[in-house]
Amino acid sequence: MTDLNSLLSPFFLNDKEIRKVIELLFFSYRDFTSGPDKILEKLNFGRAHHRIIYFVGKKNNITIKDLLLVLQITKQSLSRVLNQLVNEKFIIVSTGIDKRTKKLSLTEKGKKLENQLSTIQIDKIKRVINKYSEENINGFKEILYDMIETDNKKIFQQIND
Amino acid sequence: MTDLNSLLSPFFLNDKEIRKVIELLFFSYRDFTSGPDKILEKLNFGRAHHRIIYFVGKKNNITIKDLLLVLQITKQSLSRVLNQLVNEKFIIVSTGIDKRTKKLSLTEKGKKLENQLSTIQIDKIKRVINKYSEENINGFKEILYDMIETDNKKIFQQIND
DNA sequence: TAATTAAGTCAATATGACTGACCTAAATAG
DNA sequence: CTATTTAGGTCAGTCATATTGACTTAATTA
Repeated sequence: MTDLNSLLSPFFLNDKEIRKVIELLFFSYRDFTSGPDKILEKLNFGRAHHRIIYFVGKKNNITIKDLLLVLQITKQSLSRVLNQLVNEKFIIVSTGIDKRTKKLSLTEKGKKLENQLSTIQIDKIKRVINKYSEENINGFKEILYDMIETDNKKIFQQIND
Repeated sequence: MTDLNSLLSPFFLNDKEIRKVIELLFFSYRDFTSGPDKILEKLNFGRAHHRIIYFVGKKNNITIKDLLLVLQITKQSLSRVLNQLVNEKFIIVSTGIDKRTKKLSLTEKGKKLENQLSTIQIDKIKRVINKYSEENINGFKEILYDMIETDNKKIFQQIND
């Protein structure tokens, strides 16, 4: 079955080549997160803290509800990590017009950390994609985008509106 | 600073666009692993089990040492998960020519699960990249490859020798 | 023979996630 | 204006994945 598919599929679409893509995703994603991880470790923070800082930085005054929508974790999970960030003054909380809601934003300290973490990843991506054509880079982004599930595509669009 | 960079950089290289790439990687990777996760959950397994099954399937008769090299976790971490897979007969262990080493391979039961899990991810990738040119797909793979750290590039090559 | 290597184990700990139950306060719908 | 829904919080218990550190055994190699 696999043999027949290999014969019928173009080289870049046979199972063996597709498996390489699985591995490339695994290896590249791991190395992509390892840079920030080292800085976070010194602050006794983890990847969860990074994600919160990233998305609060991205969407200033984001509510808890919307942050949960992006992160797709439970509020109990968010709670511990977010409270640490608030207690240590990386994030500041204010009340929304709808007084049930809370708005999260980065403090100066938080912005500084956000910048430090993002710079590592931004520089890495820049270094890599510099070598490629606009055509290739757009293809890269489009393929990644297509790999996102429909509902999450909407969330991606929302945070980039 | 960022403003100036934005003006000087081509559109696809400015920080705002690079941040989208960060998000695309986050969202796509999460959705990429979510399919197998659902199947693993029924077996009371996690992503760690998946990775072991994947790489043992990829490199038949891999030793513990080499598996640790690929996974980059401690042997104590590997131990618990691997023992579960061995106890539940997804993986079989034999002794190497060097009698200090152990060789891991998938049982029929293990191959079946490996296939079930990989098929989800292979099909997803196929569905997505079908729409793209060979040029774009090769670009996609090359960019991912370039994002891997030097030492890990070697490991990627080793498992694909 | 001594040193190194491969593998395993015991113990303690951290992080990030979960479910379930329950609460308060504010907004909104009937 | 009451009833319901929504946003957020909290307590308790659990699980999965990972860590460090210390130590052991057996086999290989220098």
